[in-house]
Amino acid sequence: MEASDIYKCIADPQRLRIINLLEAGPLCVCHMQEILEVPQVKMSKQLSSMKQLGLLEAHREGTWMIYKLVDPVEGLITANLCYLREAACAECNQLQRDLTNREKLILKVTKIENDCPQEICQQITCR
Amino acid sequence: MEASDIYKCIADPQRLRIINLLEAGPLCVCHMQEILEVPQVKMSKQLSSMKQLGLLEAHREGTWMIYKLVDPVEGLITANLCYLREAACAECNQLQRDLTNREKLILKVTKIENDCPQEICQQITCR
DNA sequence: ACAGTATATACTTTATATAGTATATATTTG
DNA sequence: CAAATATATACTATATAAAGTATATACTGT
Repeated sequence: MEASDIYKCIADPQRLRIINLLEAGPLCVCHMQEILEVPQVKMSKQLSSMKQLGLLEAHREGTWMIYKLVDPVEGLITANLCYLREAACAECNQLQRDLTNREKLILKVTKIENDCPQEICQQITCR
Repeated sequence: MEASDIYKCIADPQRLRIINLLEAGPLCVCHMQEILEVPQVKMSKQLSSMKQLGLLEAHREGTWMIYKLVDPVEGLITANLCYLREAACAECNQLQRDLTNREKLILKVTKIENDCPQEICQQITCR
């Protein structure tokens, strides 16, 4: 994977937000959809392009598809997330808010609905 | 300037190479053209887009236009260059080679031809 | 004023990426 | 096996970016 591929990927704010979320732990499509407030098609297509690029991997659990960053995470990704989470710009603030919303959502689906993949429910405190 | 603008910019290998060169010191268009081996139009258009974005600034010296990174350089740019210069990928190696070629070129135009803007000639050892 | 050099711009063509709508697939549950 | 849910894909439309060719501008030296 060349650096330019990674930059092309994170040059899209929505894709950057996805990576930011997944860096905190795996999530299924519908949850990312809810946090980022995007239509299902768009989410699915973005995830699939990032998977094809080799940044993400996915596995099925029932009807859910659970996505996560590949391990080990690309160093360039880590370095940039690390920088952006500290920085002050509209996009950077959004990344922080997304992480908060992620925790809220996991808490909600775990406690109230109880219909969430184990793998995801169990990482409430994760970060 | 948003992060995504910067990523869009450096997602193009050629533009990344330009930034890498300029981080070592100002250069005029023809010299970058020679180092990167690209047609004049392309170089000029890329520089102009980066200037418009607010990453570069330029001033005229005779018939030359001298470009440099704005001061202070965007932190995100610095962080990424720093990372890439250490990293191992085709693009990263190219960045190293470009810096070497930059020094060679400056040495050449300074010593032999003697038709190079002062500002540039005098930075042979710069880095 | 003219020729030469360095750089920029306008315009056209071509490629690439994004968005939207509809439909398909996979899995679970009754 | 039908209905419901979650996700993916095909196809089309639209926007954005890149590349190429020709021409323009700005400056220098004669």
